[in-house]
Amino acid sequence: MKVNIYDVAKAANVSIATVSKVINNTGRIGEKTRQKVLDVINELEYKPNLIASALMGKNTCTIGFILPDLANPFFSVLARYVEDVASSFNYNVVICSTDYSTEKEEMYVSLLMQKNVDGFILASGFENFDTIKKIQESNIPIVLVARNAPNGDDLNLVSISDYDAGYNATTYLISQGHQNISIIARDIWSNRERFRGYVDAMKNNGLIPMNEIYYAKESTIQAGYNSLLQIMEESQIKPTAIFACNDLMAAGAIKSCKKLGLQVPNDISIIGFDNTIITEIIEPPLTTVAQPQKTIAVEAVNLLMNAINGDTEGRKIILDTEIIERETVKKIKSIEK
Amino acid sequence: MKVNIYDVAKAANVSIATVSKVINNTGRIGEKTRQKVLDVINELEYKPNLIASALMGKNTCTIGFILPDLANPFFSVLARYVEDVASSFNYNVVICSTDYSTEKEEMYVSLLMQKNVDGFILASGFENFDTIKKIQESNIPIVLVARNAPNGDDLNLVSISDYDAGYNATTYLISQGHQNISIIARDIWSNRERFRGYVDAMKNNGLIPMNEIYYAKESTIQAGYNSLLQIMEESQIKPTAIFACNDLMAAGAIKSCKKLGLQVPNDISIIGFDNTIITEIIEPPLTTVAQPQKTIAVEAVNLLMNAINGDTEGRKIILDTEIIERETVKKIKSIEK
DNA sequence: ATGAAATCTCAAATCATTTTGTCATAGACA
DNA sequence: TGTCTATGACAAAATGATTTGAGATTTCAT
Repeated sequence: MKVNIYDVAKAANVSIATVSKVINNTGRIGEKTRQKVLDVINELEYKPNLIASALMGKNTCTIGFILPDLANPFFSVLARYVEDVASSFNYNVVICSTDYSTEKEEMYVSLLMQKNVDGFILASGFENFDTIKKIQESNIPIVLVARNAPNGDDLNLVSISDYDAGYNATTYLISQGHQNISIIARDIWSNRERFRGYVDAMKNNGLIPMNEIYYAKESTIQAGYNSLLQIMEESQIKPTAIFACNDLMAAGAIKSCKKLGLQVPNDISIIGFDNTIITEIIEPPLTTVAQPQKTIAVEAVNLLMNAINGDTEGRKIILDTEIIERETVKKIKSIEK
Repeated sequence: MKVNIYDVAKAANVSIATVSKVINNTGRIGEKTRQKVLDVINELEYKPNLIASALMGKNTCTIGFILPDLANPFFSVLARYVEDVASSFNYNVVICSTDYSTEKEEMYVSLLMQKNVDGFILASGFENFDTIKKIQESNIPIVLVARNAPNGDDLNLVSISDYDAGYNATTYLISQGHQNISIIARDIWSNRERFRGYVDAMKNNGLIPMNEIYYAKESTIQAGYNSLLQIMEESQIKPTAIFACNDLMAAGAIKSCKKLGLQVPNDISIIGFDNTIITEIIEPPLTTVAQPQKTIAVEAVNLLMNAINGDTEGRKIILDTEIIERETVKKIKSIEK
């Protein structure tokens, strides 16, 4: 049925070793045999079986991309970029959504390791570091994305500084005259860091952080909606500005503002995070903290390819974020000290 | 380094054949040896190399999902569902975005075939049917999604009836009193069908289709934006309603309405397609034609799994769409006949 | 105790490739 | 003409699993 290297060898009157060599451009091959083999390959439309080739220790030309949720616009466009860059290296990417579940992380990693993927891009939480360790022990290259390395490990990493981004977003709100600022965050690494930045920015400006709670249970519109409701209910002093740790939650917050009869940005300002497509669609257009998604993808895949090709040095690339001013944050005069 | 079946066999004092049997639960194995082998497997943390196993003709437990654009919310959530269902069968999915390019389609399919994927879910255009034929010739199962089969082929298929959906959407607008209805579509299969439905619905109601042009060059917000501008510029009689063939384009159309000073739905009504997250976020909330994404994913993967397990019959599953009424379509009294 | 039958285990072949060390051929030179 | 050296091609081993037919062991009845 399917033509294999033996068929080619037979048709070209050479041995399979010779065929293998012309395919891989290795060793010494006479020009005439080389040409003959190539002709036969074309004629028979021979395509090497990559499974067999992988079994011999060659690359599978497949990487695993483990992320929290492909349905989240931030990750889906990131995935698209990753896919494009990987494809330019002739690589495929298998995408796995974990919902931040450590069990799923473990299970997907384990399965992909059995399938001999050449490397991993990890954008999920991986609070259980054992899973990462297991990959490292097998000497499979890793690039961490949108997450920081816990220790001074030799891990590759491409990320923003979530702490700085949180600090800057908060400082920005303060610079617009806001003093009562609340945060909608979730108990995951990136949000914790942004939260830290928020707290420090508040304190450094002589303000007290309004909450210390991770209101959001998920990174969804619904979670943002609920969180804002809860904040408004629980707070003695009502916030004039909300820092939502992603655009989805910001959208939810805006929704519940509407429900509460609060006008954005006149009654309450909101800043999001990620600069997803949502920001352009929502009304009013959402001010947000932009991550350089394309650059993240490019750097991550490049790092991974280098690692796959033997570069063992762990590199950390920290990229800058940028506040994109749209229409959900209003400059106010502070009313009370 | 890595422990293989020989290591297990040696440690358990049995042959590799025995080990293989206990792993796969085939043949007859004595309970005592069986237990001993299992113990050793646990102790050594042995995981079978799926590459080797695939080389022997076993499944790779990987499917290829070829779609137009992972960054498009419709496809990213579809992909997420597909991934989840596939994962419940212990399958991974490698996702490939084609941008409707037949070259990319061909290239991805070819590459994945070399990697022995067990099956394909095809949601891209595949205007060049040769690519699909090539897969069929290799007896690799296929499920077509969001696309119809051209001939009475024995292909598996899960889809909506785009013609009916287009017909119904248009009829709905007409039922709301609209007579001057324009369509924003793109020259791809699904949109052509919806366009056909639009044309027939207009004619059957004694109305004349306002345009016969595929205004949109892409399925993006920008394309929707441009299309509406163009429609308004070119039309003698201005439409009171727009049927946009996806939510993204509908969002773009709404955007340009705002720019033109047109109020939605008071000055102009808009209906979208897909019922993506966009519909909830945009202001006003978008009336749209909903596709049962989750069901599509479930049925598609199930069909594929059946096919992988030997069911050769080509089944066609056509699912119903539903018009979700939100706030972008206004009931009007027809002013002129 | 012996034979047949049932149960279990194993050696060897197979899958499609890569790779290494060996061998054959051709050309160059004496 | 005979020897030496490149050059290029090949045979065989290896990768890590599955599978089959044959052989070994146990069980049971006679």
